[in-house]
Amino acid sequence: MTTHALPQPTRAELAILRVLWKQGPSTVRQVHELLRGTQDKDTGYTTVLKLLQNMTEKGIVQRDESERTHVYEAAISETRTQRDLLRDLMDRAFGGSATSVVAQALSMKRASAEELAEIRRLLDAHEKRGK
Amino acid sequence: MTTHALPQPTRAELAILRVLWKQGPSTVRQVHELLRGTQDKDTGYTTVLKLLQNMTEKGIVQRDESERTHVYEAAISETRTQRDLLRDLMDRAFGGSATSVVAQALSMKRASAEELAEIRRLLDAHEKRGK
DNA sequence: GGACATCTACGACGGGCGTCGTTGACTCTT
DNA sequence: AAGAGTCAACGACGCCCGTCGTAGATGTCC
Repeated sequence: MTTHALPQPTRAELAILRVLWKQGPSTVRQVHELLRGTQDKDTGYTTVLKLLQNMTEKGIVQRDESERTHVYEAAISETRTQRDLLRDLMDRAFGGSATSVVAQALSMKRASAEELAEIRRLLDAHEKRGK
Repeated sequence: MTTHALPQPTRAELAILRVLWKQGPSTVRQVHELLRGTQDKDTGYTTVLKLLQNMTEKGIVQRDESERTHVYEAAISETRTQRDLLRDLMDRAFGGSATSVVAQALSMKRASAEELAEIRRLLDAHEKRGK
């Protein structure tokens, strides 16, 4: 198999990944500035650089160094990462029960009617596919 | 407000909490042994003790020291903890979208027909209540 | 009452994470 | 060509987490 066992992104790394997923390939400076816009926390430039270097080493981002100013790009998909993280939490806190997770997700949000309808649609689609 | 801002349990702490939630008030030894049954990881006795002491300090477990052998009990509810953890992950990885979380939860599990029915039931109940 | 087991308490450490200062290379402007 | 700005690289630090060794107190058994 040997599929993939890329290390889970840490909190700070995930924040950076979210920028890359949204903006596409970016320089350190771009990531740094966009991060400022998103986060309340103020992260230094060199911190972001270091994080991106670490992430490159781990293989969760890819770096283009053809130009002097390097360009970074996410090397793992958002969906896959979400799945891995949710799977992990589900196992650790919900005894592996997807039902419990959904229950909590519903109970927590002032889940808008729109959201509820969307979820129902998902459910239908999923059920049909399964059958 | 001032409700509560108890620190989030760490991974190892959460594993212990799960034992306490399931078994109710327990001694260190009991937790230690039950943990062995659940986990693949082999944790030393003093490690569990230390963890429980830390957790007591943080206020996420409560300790009865009336007897020589202390008895520990979870001080935060399972449901609340699940909610907090899921909320955190939802914000960090799903942009706060409950819908996305549900979508991932569904897509990941070979969600049994039984589970799907249960989820649908939850959805109905939730929708009715909201209306 | 001595030997042994059980339990809590204390302190230490190794690793990882997030943080940043500093340095040296490169580039641009004037 | 000098000075100012930008950038990647490196190393260090403080913190927290999980781990455990060891000590000391308390109980138990012959």
